[in-house]
Amino acid sequence: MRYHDLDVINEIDWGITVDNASSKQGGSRARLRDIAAHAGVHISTASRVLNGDPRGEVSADTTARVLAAADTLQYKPNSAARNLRLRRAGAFGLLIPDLTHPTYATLVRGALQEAEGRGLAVLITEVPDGAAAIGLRRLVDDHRIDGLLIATASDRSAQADWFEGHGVPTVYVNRRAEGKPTVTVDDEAGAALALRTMYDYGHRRVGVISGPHDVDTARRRLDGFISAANTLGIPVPVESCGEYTANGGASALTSLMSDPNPPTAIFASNLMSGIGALSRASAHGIRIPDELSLVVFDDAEIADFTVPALTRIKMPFDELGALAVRSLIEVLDGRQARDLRVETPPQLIGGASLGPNMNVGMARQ
Amino acid sequence: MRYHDLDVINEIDWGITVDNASSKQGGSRARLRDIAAHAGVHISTASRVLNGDPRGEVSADTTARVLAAADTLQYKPNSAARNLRLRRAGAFGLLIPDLTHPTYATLVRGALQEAEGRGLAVLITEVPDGAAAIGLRRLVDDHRIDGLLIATASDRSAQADWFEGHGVPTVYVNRRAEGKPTVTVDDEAGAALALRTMYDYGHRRVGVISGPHDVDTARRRLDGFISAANTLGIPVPVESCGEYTANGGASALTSLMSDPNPPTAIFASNLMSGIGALSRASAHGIRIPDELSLVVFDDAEIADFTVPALTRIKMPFDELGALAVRSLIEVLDGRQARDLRVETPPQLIGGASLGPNMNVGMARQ
DNA sequence: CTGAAAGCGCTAACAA
DNA sequence: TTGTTAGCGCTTTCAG
Repeated sequence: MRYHDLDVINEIDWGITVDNASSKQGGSRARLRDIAAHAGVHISTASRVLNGDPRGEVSADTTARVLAAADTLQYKPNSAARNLRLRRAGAFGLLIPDLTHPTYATLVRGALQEAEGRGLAVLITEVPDGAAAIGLRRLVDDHRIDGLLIATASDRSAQADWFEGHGVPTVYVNRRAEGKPTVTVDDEAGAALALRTMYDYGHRRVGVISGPHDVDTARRRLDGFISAANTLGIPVPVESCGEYTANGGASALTSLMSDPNPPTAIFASNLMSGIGALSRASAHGIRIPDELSLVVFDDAEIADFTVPALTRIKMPFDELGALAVRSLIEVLDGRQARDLRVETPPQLIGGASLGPNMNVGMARQ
Repeated sequence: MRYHDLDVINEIDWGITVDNASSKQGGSRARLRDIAAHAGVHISTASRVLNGDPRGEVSADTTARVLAAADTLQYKPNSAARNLRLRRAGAFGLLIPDLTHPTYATLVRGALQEAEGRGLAVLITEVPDGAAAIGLRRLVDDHRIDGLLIATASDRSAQADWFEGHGVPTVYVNRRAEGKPTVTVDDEAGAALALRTMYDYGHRRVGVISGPHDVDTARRRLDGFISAANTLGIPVPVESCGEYTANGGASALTSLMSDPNPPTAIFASNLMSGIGALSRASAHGIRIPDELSLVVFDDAEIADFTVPALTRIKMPFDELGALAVRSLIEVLDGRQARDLRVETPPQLIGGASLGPNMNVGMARQ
């Protein structure tokens, strides 16, 4: 009797009036059978033309009639029936650690748009790092998803094994994973851009607030930053590792700046770290950018409204989400697409937290 | 041949080995038929016990056998089949204007959790205010959702009419709507709490940055704020209306502070407005909280890391999302639940942007 | 109290 | 080129 357990939609008029479904509001419930009847063909023929006949050609005449009927009756296939027959769900799961984080929200947005364009649904599940993905397991158990996009930061955890054990096709998003299909942005290039920009502003003694070393993106950003420093022949950046949180960034800033010979510019390899670092700099009375420059990895609307506005590296996370969907489709198609990368280059967004190195005397180190 | 159009999951072993599904990894594909066989009963009997028999009682003995079989074989119903038979989707649509906005993200989180606990899926669709909800229409057309949660800020638009015309059961979230089921938080109480807190700090001349007057929450927050001022017998707050964006908040702050006799405390009725206002105050050289106090409606992690940290009113948006799901279930059950409100009271989160009124001489106005 | 049978709406062999 | 048939996995009358 209740929706949760039983059929409830019987409020809606399911009785089909074959001919005027388009004019009836609340209608549009034409089934394949109806359009077949309307076109004067068998239901299977109708199915064939609507699906783009696989082998046998359908005559132009009947094709036209069926199409016209489908159009008139506003035919829309019932996905439950279709999916049941096709033994699939027509949906992907997307696992992210934190919905409120602008980066993940952007990634979700990209995935949603790409999937929508292909008639696929995306079932988002938020699972904090370290927590068990109960809800997602249920989606698998219920046959509600055909595959899974895993976008959690930390390295493959026990929950990933569960999905693997259950044969769920999986693509790892925003991180590499041994022997699994992955999609990433060019973290190294983003970090390198940050360093080069600092260099152009005259900074030679630079620091980096990195993330946990078991987080793949953290490693790659750090690598890119250090490599770029090596390339330009400036001293190895001092590093302080913190959680990818505002508090982590704040502590790391304190740590870096307590050096007797502190950096003149710091790269925060994560948005929240950067915000935390900025806040802490203010608490220390460090003027930005006069005494210290700050560049952060990643972008969000709020970064324009911190004081000062953050200079930042924008990465194409929306495209990453879209690519992830395409990649999973490939996997489901049996192709082995692995280690894809979004080619769109990182973008420097000018704020006011990066300024010229005032300490010119030391610039030549 | 391709996933998007055809069956692809045939990589997976669909052949059932009735007895050892539990031990086979990648298995757990037991169907109802299998557990019926295992329990030595007819498939319909198995269905009855698993669904909690509607009328006819099932003997304790068979019930036990079926349950045991289901447990052994790790039976999980196929939702596509179930939904097809039940003529429903087992999923809700959730329409929000902006995924990256922390408030909506929190709302989504609440909805997701509530739905998960009930075995329902939530299909999130992001539709910027004023845009057409193409993707969502498709979900309806494809019979992928049983109902819709609309959480866009602006008043009912053309797209809402489309869904209504198509008989999609709808609940409006975070706003009132004429004659439709709605769920809201106590915006008035939140705004009133802001005002009373300012009052307690000695402020008498207060201002409010409100939102567009065609946005329901903006109206209610403004009402709550003004009513509270009336109750306490202080002058009517000066209002500046802005978009619910950082830029809107910034302009509104400039406008309020250009008054010859400016307020000593300002209430920003939206998080982004508050962030914009804070930024602009800094640009004007207005020291917060020494020269001007600021309280913002709504909460987010970053508010702790602005400079100074924002004093703010936290509203239970996660509970709002959960309530929305429950409300839609009610509607689908035929009950007419309307204008529900989350009872959890607003919460004051102390930051550093609210301070005592230094302008004591004027406090008694 | 349980079995038999029909069918949700759709697709895909196999025939004709 | 098109029609016939079977069936995806499940629920639910209707008999017995």
